[in-house]
Amino acid sequence: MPELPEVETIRRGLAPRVEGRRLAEVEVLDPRWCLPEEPGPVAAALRGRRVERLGRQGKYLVWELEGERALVQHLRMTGTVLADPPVVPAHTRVRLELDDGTRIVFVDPRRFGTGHVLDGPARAAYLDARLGLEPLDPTFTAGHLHALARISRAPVKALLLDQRKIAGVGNIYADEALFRARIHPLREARRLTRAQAAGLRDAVLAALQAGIAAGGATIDDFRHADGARGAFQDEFLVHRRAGLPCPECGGPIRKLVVAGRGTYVCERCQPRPRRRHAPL
DNA sequence: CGACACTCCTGATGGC
DNA sequence: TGCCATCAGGAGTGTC
Repeated sequence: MPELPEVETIRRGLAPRVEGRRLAEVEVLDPRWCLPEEPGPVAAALRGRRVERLGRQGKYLVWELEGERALVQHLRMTGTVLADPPVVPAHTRVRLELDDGTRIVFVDPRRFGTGHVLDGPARAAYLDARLGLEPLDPTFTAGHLHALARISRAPVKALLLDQRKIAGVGNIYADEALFRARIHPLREARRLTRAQAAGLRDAVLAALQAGIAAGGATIDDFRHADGARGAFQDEFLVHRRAGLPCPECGGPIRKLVVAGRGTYVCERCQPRPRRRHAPL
């Protein structure tokens, strides 16, 4: 499932191939992709435009086109973007052809991925309404994270997964960051100390940077733009490692459900929060 | 406003 | 071996 490091990996692989090129042909094969807009008008709005920059915000891939127009794309669970695949893959939802003949496809078996054409300030308005702190920006400080945590009664994992608070962290990197910070995912966010918030900030950044350095995590569908697999799944410390020994203490990694997500934890390294005393 | 349940979707998985 | 029920989960929506 593409999270920030996976989307960033796609962006880095794709940017040199698309920036400065024109979208010579655009075909939207799955109407669900661009709902509530129709495939025809969406393709027409993209066709002929030059790609000025391929950007990323949170988990969104942002195609900045000439004329203040942007394609804001989200890959959700199973989306991938491939450049010049040897064959048109199954589950291809959109096809692009660039003015140098490069063929780009958006592939998405589960069809959760989306793409929206937004002009001018509508792009920033769309993203600002959905995305909070960008973890790779200098604005992602311990102080800002602590301020967010203090006003939330939710489990800290739910805070990390809330894109309107922190943009780009998904289920994999939330588990990895909480383990690195030695914080239990069920801990109430507002009960984090300042030092824990600082440690968590560093751990989120470290987990994301490790993911980017490894080219993202390929569990099933994710691929680089050239079709290569990521390697970060081989470096998971706890995620999807239930029953295996904790890399730190050797204790058993357990699987829980937190915020409705499969959640992996070493409860020796990440002590379960004490139940607060019931009121008398 | 926050927290939670429900929904979308389809390949993978497990039970019998 | 085949069939079916269940599961996975990011984000939008609806409800309290």
